[in-house]
Amino acid sequence: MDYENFSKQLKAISDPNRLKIIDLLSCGTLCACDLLEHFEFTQPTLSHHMKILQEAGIVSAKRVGKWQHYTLESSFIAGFNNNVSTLFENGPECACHCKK
Amino acid sequence: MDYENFSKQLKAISDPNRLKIIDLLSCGTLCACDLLEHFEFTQPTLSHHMKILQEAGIVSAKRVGKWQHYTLESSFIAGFNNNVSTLFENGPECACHCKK
DNA sequence: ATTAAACATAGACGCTTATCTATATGAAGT
DNA sequence: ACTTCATATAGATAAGCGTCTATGTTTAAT
Repeated sequence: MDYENFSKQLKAISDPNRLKIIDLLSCGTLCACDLLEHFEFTQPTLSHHMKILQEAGIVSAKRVGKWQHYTLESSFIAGFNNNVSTLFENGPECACHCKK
Repeated sequence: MDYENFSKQLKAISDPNRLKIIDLLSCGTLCACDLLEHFEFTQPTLSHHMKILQEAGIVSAKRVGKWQHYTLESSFIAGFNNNVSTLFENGPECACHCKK
């Protein structure tokens, strides 16, 4: 498995505020201003977090008028779950190259 | 869900070298010197990584003579998978508090 | 055309992290 | 006792991260 790539996905997720953003988006698409209401930090900070989530392929954005609509990428979730499985399980791709 | 706690677990995992360590341990218990053979960094660096994994409850250690035997904590894996599920799924604990 | 609202970018600051070298500890063999 | 092997700790350094304030950009309404 590609540790570098999986590491980037994990780092994008492993911030408490971004975890909450993902949790919020798991219910459906939201715009930035709706997201911001759930947090104590400033708008530029949200913008920064959303950029990180987008660059990691976790969230997609779409402008609708003045608003940015953010959506969880289902393809990311599938790939992520796949990586978690192969990481913890003693599969044929295991780094130790042992016979299972 | 406890974002702070899940964030700590994720941060402990989200380093490419620690991912590889976990992958290696998914095949079974290994000592530090066996682990070290798979990496380019120095022994103190491995020691540092193992400490982080232990403090996060991901790995347990047991001295056997001169060697430290490291084992993946199955309880961690169960809890981690649980957190991943509740994060991505629109469950009753979702941060948006919407009716499902 | 102006203004206001929603969002992005730039730059700065303090904190954390991954790595290294040097050294300490601890167990086992001679 | 001394040495050797396996591992841990201490301290330093450079890079990355999360947050802020200040400012820019874009869209829509008046």
